[in-house]
Formats: sequence, C-alpha cells, structure tokens
Amino acid sequence: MDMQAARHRTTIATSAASVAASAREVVASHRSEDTGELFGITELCEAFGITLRSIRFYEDKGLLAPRRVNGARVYTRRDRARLALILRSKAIGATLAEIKHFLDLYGAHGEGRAQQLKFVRDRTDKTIAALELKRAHIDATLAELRVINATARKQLEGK
Amino acid sequence: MDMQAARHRTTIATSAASVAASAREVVASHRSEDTGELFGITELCEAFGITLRSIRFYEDKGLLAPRRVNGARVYTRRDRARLALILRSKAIGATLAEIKHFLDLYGAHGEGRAQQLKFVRDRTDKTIAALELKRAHIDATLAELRVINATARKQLEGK
DNA sequence: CGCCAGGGTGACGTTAACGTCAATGCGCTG
DNA sequence: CAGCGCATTGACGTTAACGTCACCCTGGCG
Repeated sequence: MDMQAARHRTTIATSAASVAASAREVVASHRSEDTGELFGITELCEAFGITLRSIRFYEDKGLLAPRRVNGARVYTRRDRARLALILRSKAIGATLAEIKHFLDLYGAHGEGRAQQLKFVRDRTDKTIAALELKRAHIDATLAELRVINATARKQLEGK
Repeated sequence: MDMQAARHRTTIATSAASVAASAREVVASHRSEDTGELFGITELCEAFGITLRSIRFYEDKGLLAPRRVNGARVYTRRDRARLALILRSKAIGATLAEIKHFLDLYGAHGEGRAQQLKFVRDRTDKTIAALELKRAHIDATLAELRVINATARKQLEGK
C-alpha cells in the first residue's frame, strides 16, 4: 500500500540529475540565436498535434513572433522550443496570459540590470511556489485515487 | 543547486503515511450519512472563499445535490467534503465535467457488482496516469524555473 | 496563361465557468 | 402587517481559447 505509492513515485520521477541537465539545456536554448533549421507552420502543427488556428492565436497573444518570408511564417528552433514550453504549460493548467510571463522569464534572465534581475528572481519565486502548491494538490488527489483503486482491486480479487 | 531542489521536495511532500491516512479519511467520509452539522450556502461560500453563483453552478452541473428546506439549500458535512474536492480538483486544472467523474468514483466504490468495480478500477487507473503525467510536466517546469532563479541570484550576489 | 494548393486575414460562432441583474419568495421582527 | 434580509430562479453578459467560414494572395506547374 505504501510500497505501491513508492513505486509510482520512482517510475515517474526521472533521475534528478538528468532533469536538471535537460532543464539547463532548455533554458540555454533560449539564449542562442539559431538560424539553422527552419520550420513551416503546418510542420509544427503536425509535429505537436495542434491546429494552425492555435499557433496563429498564440502569435496574436504575443507568445510567438516568427519571422516572415513573403508574409508566411517561418519558425526557428528557438520558436519551436517556445511552442513546446507553451504546450507543456497549458498541460499543467496555465492560461495563455500566465504562459506569456513564463516565456518572458525564459527570455530575459541574464541581461544584467539589477532591477531586472530582482524582478526575475521574485517572479520565479512566486511561480515556483504556485507550482509546488499545485503539485501538492495533485499528490493528495493521487493518494486518494490510489486508495479507491486498491479497494476496488481487493474486492475484485477476493470475489 | 541540487540540494535546493531536494529541500523543496521535502518541504512540500508531507510524509507519505499522513497523506495516505488523510486520503482514507476523505474517502471514508464519503460513505457515511451524517446529519450532524448542517451548513447554509453563504456559510460555505465564506468558508471556501467562493461565490454563491459558483456553488449553484456546480449544482446545476450535477456536482452537488444538497437537501432543500423551504427551497433553501442545506449542506451536510459530506456535501462540504465534496465541495472541497471540487475546489481542489479545479486547482489542478480539471474541468467540471472531469470533476464529476472524480466524484462518481468517490461515491460508487464498494457497491460490489463486478462490472461496477472494474469500471472504477479502470477509471482510476486512467485518471492516476493522467495526473502523474501532469505532475511530471510540473516537475520539469519547476526544474527549469529553478535554474533561472538560481542564475538570477548568482548574478545579484556576484555583483 | 489558367489554375490550384498552401498560407494569410478578418469576422463570427462556440464552450466553459462563471458574473450581474431583476423579479420573486420565505421567515422574522417591530 | 409592513419591512428587512437572505435565498432562489431566470435571463443575459463576459472572458478565454479556440473552431469555422469566407475571402484574398502568391508561387509553381502544365
């Protein structure tokens, strides 16, 4: 009963080291101006399983700003990474407005001015706290669901 | 940097034992027909910091079904617990329709028919998997935000 | 040159989750 | 009984996040 929960924990939580590494990678990718690979809008749609309308909508809301070639949108790998962040943030229940703040943080850290840095620090503090709370909610709900699940299984076995 | 993450982990994650205990408590409370304490709608609103309209809306959607006394809604402690579940589920980004399924699970486990039990088991399996995925998303986002946060702090200190 | 596929730009429709407003009812109090 | 306050109901307004539709432009191909 407790071991079950523990097993779930370990299966989900990827090793802390690898997570931190990929995190640094993602963050770093947001500071490099790459012009290597370029993507079209339909390409991104199919890659992420979303619609044209969504991508354009995110752009209207200021979450994306791809370059234009003859009016057509052209996305860099950095744009692609931003889109991935958007979708992941949406998956955890953030609104597009909140996601815009997220993205500002990804972009604007390291520019150096103290005022700016304090802002980034404080915003990340708050966002981190909010996410930790949400995580706690999820853990509590998971615990309850596991109790229900285990009960159902026992009844089915015993019968 | 890694210890920071670890500290955060421990501060958030309440002991596994206590979580499991409170989970069982919540689940159990959903099987007792208590008529002891009763609450009015405004009472619940103030207690949970929500509006009258919200509670009535949840009722319209079939998430709550309080008794009526002269037309006025009267809530038992069980109704109160349901409301708490609703709000927590909302906090983790679930829609009211999804929450309705949650609540059905809380109510209907233990009634015994095998068909029913299998349904409960499968639904909880899926819901648990979905929540674990969401939790993984949150963990990834947290890892990245901590990198940004740490970077900002270093810059501020070194300066 | 005609034409079509692929992309772009409004404009309007839609769903979820409420907010707001007006009209009404019920019970108590002076 | 009149008035007050709390509740209920119904109708309509609102915001976010798109879907859908209609129409336009442009590049390439036969």
